[in-house]
Amino acid sequence: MNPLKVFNTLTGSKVVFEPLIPGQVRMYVCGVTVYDECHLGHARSALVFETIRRHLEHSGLAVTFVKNFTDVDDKIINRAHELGLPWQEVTKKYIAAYYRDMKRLRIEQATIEPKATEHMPEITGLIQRLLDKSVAYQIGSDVYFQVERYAPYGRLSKRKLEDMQAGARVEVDERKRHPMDFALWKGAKPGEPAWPSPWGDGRPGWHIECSAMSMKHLGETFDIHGGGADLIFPHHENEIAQSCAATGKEFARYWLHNGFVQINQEKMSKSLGNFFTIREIFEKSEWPEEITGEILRYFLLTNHYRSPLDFSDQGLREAKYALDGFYDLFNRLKETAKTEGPGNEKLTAVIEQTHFAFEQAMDDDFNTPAAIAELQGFRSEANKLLETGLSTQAREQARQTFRLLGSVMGLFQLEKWQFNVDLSDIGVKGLTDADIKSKVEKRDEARRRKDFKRADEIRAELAALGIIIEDKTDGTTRWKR
RNA sequence: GGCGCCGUACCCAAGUGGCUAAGGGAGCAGUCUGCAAAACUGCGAUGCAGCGGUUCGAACCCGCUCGGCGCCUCCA
Repeated sequence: MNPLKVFNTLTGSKVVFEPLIPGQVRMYVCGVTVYDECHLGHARSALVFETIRRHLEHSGLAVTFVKNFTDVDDKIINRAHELGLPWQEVTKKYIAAYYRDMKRLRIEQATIEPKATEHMPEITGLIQRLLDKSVAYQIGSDVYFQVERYAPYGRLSKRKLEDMQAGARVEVDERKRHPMDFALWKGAKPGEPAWPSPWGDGRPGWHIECSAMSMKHLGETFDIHGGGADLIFPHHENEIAQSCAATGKEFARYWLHNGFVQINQEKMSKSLGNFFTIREIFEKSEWPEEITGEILRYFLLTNHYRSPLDFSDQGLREAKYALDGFYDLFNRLKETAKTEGPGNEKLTAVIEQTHFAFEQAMDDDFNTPAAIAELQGFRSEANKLLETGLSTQAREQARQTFRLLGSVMGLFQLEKWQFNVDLSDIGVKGLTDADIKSKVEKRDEARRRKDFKRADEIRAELAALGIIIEDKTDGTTRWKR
């Protein structure tokens, strides 16, 4: 078996992955702050880490996957003001939106999906530990982490405290002992969400919740911590500082970060206004939900997770075409063979080879583009073998291989595919399968009579309804829509 | 100012020291077909932004230049 290698942001290099407890992986991923609709960048992050989890499981490891919701935060408070809603309604609304989007993308839930607001005792307990160790200090009802008390501060983002001071664009709170000190606890102003604490009513700072929740659900030292590349600093840097300072132990051992989704080479972000929400992509899609979900997954996974990915209509279209090719093959694999297949033996060898190369690609820092290339190679081989002849059983075996390897990326699980645009929503009446079958039979009959004019008329008629016809060599016809 | 990333054919995209630089899409030509479609076959970068250097050998390492981007502030 190949060793699994991952790119660890902490070391800045690809390293062999060895879980602390053999056979078990504990991973934590920073989820979303629930104050707005999720955009494609959130989808990418969720999909990437789901795929990582699936691959680990596919490799025989037992994975405990924790993904949090940040459900208390300044942005949520602001949003609640804007909408004139209680903040709890805002988080409720966007958690529901999140699950709706994840369902459309067929992204499975994590093992545990904790919320910050449900972990106040753990959060205040952790802050107290930091105060007890004198690495944090209190100013009024606020508590700050003192970065200078954690010597390795900056080891994840590879920067020095001195360098950051020089370029700090933030307005510095004069009461802080060091400009980079960050809030662990924020005293509440009237009307703000607040929980009791030894330092007064307030709410947690952004970073502490992830430390508290990951430690609670995974232990003080665990294997993988992930998130978007923009979380490296300050979020993850601060998580490391506060966690390691509190426990005196290593926190997460492997840090994995996904690259951004871009539009025209620029980061997709709220502030630039160049973002697409998952919701609007689905709503604007000309394909049914299942198909769109598959297209998006395929599109997102044809880039390596650490690289930036440029979103475009053309990219989606290409993903659709590529999937058309796969599902077209799957349809043909479903047809029964009349004869025994001379290609059966070869198929077994090709499957074995594909399996090996696929896993090798995934073991190399989750190289999904290379893994997909292997599947495309298999597709091409399967097409060739189909030409030489494959038994019904061998066809099913090939389909199962696509299903199995595809499952690592959540692809190829659909039983029905749509090749052509659905015209029913622009008023074109759809045909039932039986209608189509009868028309196809009429056409075949016309072809037998060599009445090609009539045959072509029927074909054109069906084409106008989005139905594609393919004549087989045995004189029968298959169709798809 | 500090730190870091990227630049591979018309497009997307692997490869990061050693056989002919994966794979897909598009294009062109052909096989098959009544015609199509699908599938298959062939063609397609003597070169990996540019220039130097290290090396027996570099897309891959080093330096410089050009172009693009990110983080340092909330951000997946």
